[in-house]
Amino acid sequence: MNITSKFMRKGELTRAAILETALQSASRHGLEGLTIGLLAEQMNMSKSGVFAHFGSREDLQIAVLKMYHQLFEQEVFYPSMKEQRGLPRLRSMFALWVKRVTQEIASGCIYISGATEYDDRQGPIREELVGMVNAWQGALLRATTQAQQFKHLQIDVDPEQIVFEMYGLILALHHDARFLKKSGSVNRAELGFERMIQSYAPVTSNG
Amino acid sequence: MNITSKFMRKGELTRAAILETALQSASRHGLEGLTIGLLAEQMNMSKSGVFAHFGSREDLQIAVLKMYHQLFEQEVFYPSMKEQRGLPRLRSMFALWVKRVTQEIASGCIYISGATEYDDRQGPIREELVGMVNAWQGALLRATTQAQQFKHLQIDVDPEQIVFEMYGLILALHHDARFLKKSGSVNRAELGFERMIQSYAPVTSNG
DNA sequence: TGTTGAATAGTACGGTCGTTCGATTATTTT
DNA sequence: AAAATAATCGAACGACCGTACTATTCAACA
Repeated sequence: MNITSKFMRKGELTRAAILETALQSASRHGLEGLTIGLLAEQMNMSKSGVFAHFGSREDLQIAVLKMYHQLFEQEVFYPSMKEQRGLPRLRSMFALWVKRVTQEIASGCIYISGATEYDDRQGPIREELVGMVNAWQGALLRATTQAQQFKHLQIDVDPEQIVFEMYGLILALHHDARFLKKSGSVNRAELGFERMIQSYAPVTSNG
Repeated sequence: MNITSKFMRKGELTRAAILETALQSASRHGLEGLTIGLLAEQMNMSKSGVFAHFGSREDLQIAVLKMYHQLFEQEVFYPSMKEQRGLPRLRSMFALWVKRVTQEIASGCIYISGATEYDDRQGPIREELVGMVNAWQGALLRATTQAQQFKHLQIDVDPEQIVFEMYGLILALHHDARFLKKSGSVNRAELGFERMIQSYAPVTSNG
């Protein structure tokens, strides 16, 4: 992802640099753990210097969130859309998702940490976050429905059930790997997905 | 759970009352969102008055955590232990767990929010939390292994895989119900469990 | 190159945090 | 009831927070 370019004005350039650092910080400590003072320290800038690039801390947090979303789309969503509709696409979505979360074991997934940070709070950040997660679950739902239409999966299963279980596997992966520092979680997520797909596969007459 | 008794000295009595309020607060805002000032306000006490009952904020947080653990054991673990070993016990563990998390949709589960709060932080709170979650997963693992020994589940399946998927269902329930405010999540968790049990059920010859 | 506007620094403010300490009030014990 | 002890308060401290202002330095453009 190209964020910067030499044709940018200086301000936009440092703004982009700040955002990148902010993204790392928010991944590690959560969006609520994102602090302008700490950010300024990491950027070798004054607090007010950092602050000036964003109207408020909330705007900074939302900017980080949008950047994270863009990255997620580029790494997981768009590549999967190149796969053919149905189960292949759904498989790709899950595989790339697992791949991304695996990379995030050391840093943390903002969607997941944000879900517990903003489950009770209200405001623009929560709305943004909920919108993004809903968009992703919606994409998973469409892919699942298509897989059913192509008879890759049983037609009489609630597609939301399948999305629910997929999400659960990812959450368990994040939990066991990042919090409990357990090894083998990636394999378990992939295995769980395969078993789920298999148990929702349409029954064939020729065994 | 009887926390107080009229034979306690006054100090222990208010300490217990503070802890109960602290538990509610920590459930809603996370252990890191637990604040002595807010707690004092809710208790109609001075900050220092509240503080005096605990050596430090960290000790307060750990006390809350231990109280939460005790409650969890009493509502989920112990009742399940009265069920017969094997699948019945495992079923009960999951069912009561779901029941408890369902009650916590409005308030929040400290194990789950704590997992994202302390996945990177180190210190006594993290250790306490990890220990408790590991203890619960260990109990699930034992129950699963017994279910395999009794031939209620396939013997050649990694029992940790089953625990992993159970945990995923609970995490998805918490996520979708509490964060996304989705209805029907409880049913999906239960349905997912049943499907999982069925897909891990031993193959019978008189199918 | 000089001028203009953007970018950054510096300082200060009010707020909340956990914590300390001495004074004061309540409770328990003698 | 008096003495001893426990419980609570009130004020203050230093640290950090987001934010608002003004001053200064730098980059962009004529």
